[in-house]
Amino acid sequence: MLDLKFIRENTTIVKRGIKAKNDVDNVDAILELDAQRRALIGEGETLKAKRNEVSAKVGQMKKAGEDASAVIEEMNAVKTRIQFIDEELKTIEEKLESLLLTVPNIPHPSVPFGTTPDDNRTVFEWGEKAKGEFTFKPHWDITAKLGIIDFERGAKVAGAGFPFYIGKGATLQRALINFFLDQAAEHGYKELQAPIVVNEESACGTGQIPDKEDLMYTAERDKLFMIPTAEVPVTNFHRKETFEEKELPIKYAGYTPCFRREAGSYGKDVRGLNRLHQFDKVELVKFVHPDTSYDELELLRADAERLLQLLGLPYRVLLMCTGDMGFTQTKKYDLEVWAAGQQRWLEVSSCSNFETFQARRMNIKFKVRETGKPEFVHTLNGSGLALPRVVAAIIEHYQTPEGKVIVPKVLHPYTKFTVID
RNA sequence: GGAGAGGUGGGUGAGUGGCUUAAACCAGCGGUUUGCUAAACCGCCGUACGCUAUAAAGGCGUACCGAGGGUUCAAAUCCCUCCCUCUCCGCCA
Repeated sequence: MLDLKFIRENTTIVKRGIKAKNDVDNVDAILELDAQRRALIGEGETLKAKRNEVSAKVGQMKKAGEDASAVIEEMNAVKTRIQFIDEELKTIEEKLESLLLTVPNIPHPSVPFGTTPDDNRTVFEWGEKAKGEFTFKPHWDITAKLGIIDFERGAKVAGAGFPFYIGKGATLQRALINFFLDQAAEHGYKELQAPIVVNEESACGTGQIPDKEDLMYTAERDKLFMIPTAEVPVTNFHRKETFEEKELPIKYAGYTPCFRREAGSYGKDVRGLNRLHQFDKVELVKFVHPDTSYDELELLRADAERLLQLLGLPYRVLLMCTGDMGFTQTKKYDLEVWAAGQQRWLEVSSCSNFETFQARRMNIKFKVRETGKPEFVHTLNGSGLALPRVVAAIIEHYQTPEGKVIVPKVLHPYTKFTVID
């Protein structure tokens, strides 16, 4: 969320940002409630100051053996008024809080203005799309023939979008996870194994609730949410904590399964591995100094890109426009890998800067070295990478005319085999 | 899941209704002394919000002793609910 004071003092900027993101503008209502709130605080605190003063006097009088009943009587009226004000204030602050949660993060000036995915800007392309003297098949044909992924049995056991990975298919998954984690460790990310369920406060901290509850599976009885991404537990790892400035930047890599309900999706978008309810992902998370967060975003993007380069998979990088980048980000890159069999781009990573938006909700700060005063950190995260679509791209890119799949060289130490057949 | 004991500032830890402005010590920061280090001594040493003021600072007030309610003129202190930690029991990969 944004700082109320910031909204108060930079109303124009905030309103412009909301418009650019195509979100609902509640700023006027917020400012109105803020004015009411401050008036009540003023009156309430004056009365409380009086109460404190008189109460001290009552203590002295009683000790001196004097009769304090007149003063106590007078304070009863004050007490009633204070109770009334506190209740009013509570109502207003609840309203204010829920409205503040509807204000999106303000896009960075370097982000192109736009309303649809067509307005996203392709900023980089790498690699050559696979070519050959045969027709490249989509991965679901190949995995079926090789028997390495079983969607039907997955549907029987859990539901659509919960596949089984079998034999070399399962090993390939494990190889990719280890490869991604090793690469992250090599570039300074500390590995974190996180809970795959979180409580309400954590889900709110990273912005999944309120508003996006439908994204997540819940464990109703224990009020837990299945995580849609490791971003949630890993970022909340440091909720309500204050770092020393010299500790920054702090970098984590976490592998977890991710669970997404994906309500309402259909068609070819969800075919095969393109969209699953459960999938594996290595997530990269950073806590950084505000001065460096946009440099750190570029580094994060490079860390994610390197993985695709090492795997030899052609990809492109999109800078998301204001309207297509989501509620909590100020700037976001998407990495899309080329799926040779489907002849389309598949998103495999999303690298974002949240500035103080998440840090404020979670109260994550650092102490400024010179002054010793706490300030909010900037948080960033990016997939490094999401597995299913990478698997899809590997299978489609490295398929042979006979329907086998050549394993990329960097994975050989992990798979211990070079061909899937 | 059951029984018991706990949760106080960065840390240790005192405080069972008003004399608390949360003691004391440690750590940290600044200073004095000193050839250096150390010691000693002195001072500072939380966060949020509101009002006020400014070039920057500051000043006044309110709240915060695990969280949320309640009792009271007045709550770290009494009552209720919840969370967490520790010990023991049960269950368990």
